[in-house]
Amino acid sequence: MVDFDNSPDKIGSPTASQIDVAKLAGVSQAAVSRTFTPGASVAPATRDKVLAAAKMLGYRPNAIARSLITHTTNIIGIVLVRFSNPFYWHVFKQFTKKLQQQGYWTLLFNVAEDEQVEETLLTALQYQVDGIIITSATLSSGLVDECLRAGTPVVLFNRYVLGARANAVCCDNVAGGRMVANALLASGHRRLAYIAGEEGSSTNRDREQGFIERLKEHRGDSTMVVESFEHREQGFAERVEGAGLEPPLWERAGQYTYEAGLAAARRLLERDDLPDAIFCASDLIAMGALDQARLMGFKVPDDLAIIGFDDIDMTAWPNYNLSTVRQPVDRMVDTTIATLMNAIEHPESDTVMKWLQPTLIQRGTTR
Amino acid sequence: MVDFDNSPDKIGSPTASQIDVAKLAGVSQAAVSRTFTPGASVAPATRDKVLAAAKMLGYRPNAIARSLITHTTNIIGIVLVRFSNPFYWHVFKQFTKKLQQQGYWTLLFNVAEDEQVEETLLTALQYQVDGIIITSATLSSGLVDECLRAGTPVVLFNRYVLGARANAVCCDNVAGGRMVANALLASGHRRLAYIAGEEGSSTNRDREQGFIERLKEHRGDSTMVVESFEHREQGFAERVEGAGLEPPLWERAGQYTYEAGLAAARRLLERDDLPDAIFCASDLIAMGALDQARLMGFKVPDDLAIIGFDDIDMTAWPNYNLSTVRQPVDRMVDTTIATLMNAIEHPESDTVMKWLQPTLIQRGTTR
DNA sequence: ATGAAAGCGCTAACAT
DNA sequence: ATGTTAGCGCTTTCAT
Repeated sequence: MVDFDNSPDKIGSPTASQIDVAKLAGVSQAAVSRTFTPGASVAPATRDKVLAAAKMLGYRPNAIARSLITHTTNIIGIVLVRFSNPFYWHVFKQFTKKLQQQGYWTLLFNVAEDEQVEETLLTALQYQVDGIIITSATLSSGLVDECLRAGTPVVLFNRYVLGARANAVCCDNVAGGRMVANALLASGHRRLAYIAGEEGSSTNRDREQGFIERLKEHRGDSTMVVESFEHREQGFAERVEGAGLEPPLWERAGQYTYEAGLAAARRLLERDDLPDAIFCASDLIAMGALDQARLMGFKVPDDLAIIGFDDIDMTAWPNYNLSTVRQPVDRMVDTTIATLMNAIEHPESDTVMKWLQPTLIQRGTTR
Repeated sequence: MVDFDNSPDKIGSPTASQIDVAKLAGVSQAAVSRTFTPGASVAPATRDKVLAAAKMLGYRPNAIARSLITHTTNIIGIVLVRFSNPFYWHVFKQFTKKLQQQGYWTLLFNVAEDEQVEETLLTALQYQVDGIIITSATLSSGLVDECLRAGTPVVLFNRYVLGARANAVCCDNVAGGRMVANALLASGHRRLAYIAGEEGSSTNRDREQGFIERLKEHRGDSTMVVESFEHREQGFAERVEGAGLEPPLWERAGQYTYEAGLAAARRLLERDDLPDAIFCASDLIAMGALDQARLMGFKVPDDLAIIGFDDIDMTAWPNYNLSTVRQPVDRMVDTTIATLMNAIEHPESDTVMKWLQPTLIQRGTTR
């Protein structure tokens, strides 16, 4: 039996190591290592010999072995939960693109249920990722501790855990909900409705809360109206015309999907006490609601205003031209990455939670 | 100065190793390894001691170190090129989901240009991924060789390289183009048009080729009509009514986007010699074309038929209800993974190229 | 069943 | 600038 390892066949065979290259080049293994380490000091002559030998053998550095010793992988784990929402398609694209620009690769964990987050996260830790970004899922404080202990920084994207030492970057969904309420009230709507997405999600909860809270203030039956200066300013003008505003109708989509929006809107629009404006927890739901309204013969925005949340690409399509609340995606992504990088470089730095302000985009489905 | 490594503070500190666990449990390091290796022989008593110690220290196996020695990472690299097309959102979701079910994680490489594929692929190889899936990009035969040499199997998704030893799983795009031609001809359209996507892409080229080839056969001015039995059968009937069929109009969208479809359709519909049917290289282009046609007052499908390609979710929305050609995504994904797994398990197996058949989906934009 | 020992491919002192 | 040496954390013989 021939020992191929030492035969000429070795050239071009799989997995040449630094030792093989060193032998062929007639240098030490360390010299090979230095040649492939940016900034290390190697004489040009040695360097050339090494590169020539490496090329002959088809040598490529083994990132795994390097990681074992440097304790850094240049890999960021991204946990994506139930990614049906096209909003996250764009988010994900941005994350991978910008991480790569900074020399990081993305190990993706596609999680179907919140319950799987724990197991998934532990796997990510085992792979020694340099950091973890979690979208659309919260963390138990036990898990947060586990990450802290492992020394792997985590940033939550569009979720937050109050009281835990978990970094978070979010759109200010409460503010977004308030904006919608303000806009609809300002254009004279009085019979409002809300279509909820996933009820457990904090995005849904916060959007709804901001919306309803602002309506309550408007009715003047809440003490919140004097809680802050800006609220008070608006409060005076609106309390006058606030009479007769009922609590909003409420309907459940259950998921952030077009189909769910279609169905929820139908239930809403078959009622006797019809709304004159609908705020939907996401754009996809809103597009379903819009199509349903048209199907049922409603004139939008004259009979019925519809407004979404996210500002995904499709909202600008002429057929929809949907009014919505724009999440500052690019800034959210940049901030998330910056927060993560900072936590990687300064492990002892404090927990950071940031809420970025959304923008109201008035298009053709509100007046 | 206190040596924290040997102090009680070690408990709960980052990165306990098997040695730490072994010391605490009073066993050998190998025993710890065995405890965490499924199927290894450990006495229940030892096992319990180890698990208790591991729990105290917060020990987690280091997947990187394990990979170094087992030569397998359980990671599949996915190269995604220009992923603007929502079709690939679904594809990607399916890939990650099904790979995870088989115990594999996904390392994502987001590539903007074909030119970056080489560099990216070499990076993937350095990370010792067990296999690579490449979507929407071809490989030079040099790159194919590089992968073969590294012993890392590669499967192309919806691309193929003839003559190279590269596995590929594709939708039969040529057949899809033919289906569209057949359907439009059968419903009496005679002034056809094609809107191209990315002209360099093989998907675009193949769809266009199948479409045009079939039209040529119909006109009876091609010898291809007698090349196969089925063509001949159809040929007789159609040659009779084939007279007067002009070569299709041609317009360029340039990208697989809605906006590009909108613009391309406008150019097409401002011509004097209007088409009565448009085949678009992708659904997103077709949706743009459809909206443009409506904007310009065309009745679809009466004045103008429109048909897309892919069958993305949105095509079924009532507002679009777009006729299209369905790529068998799930089967394509399954086949790709099966091909990859086979190549991983049997490194010497032959190169495989598979074309899966698409299905014509007639909805409301064709008659 | 368990421990001792070798080594995966590499980096990083430490000498020289 | 270069070689020597000692590991990184783990799996896997090989003894016992």
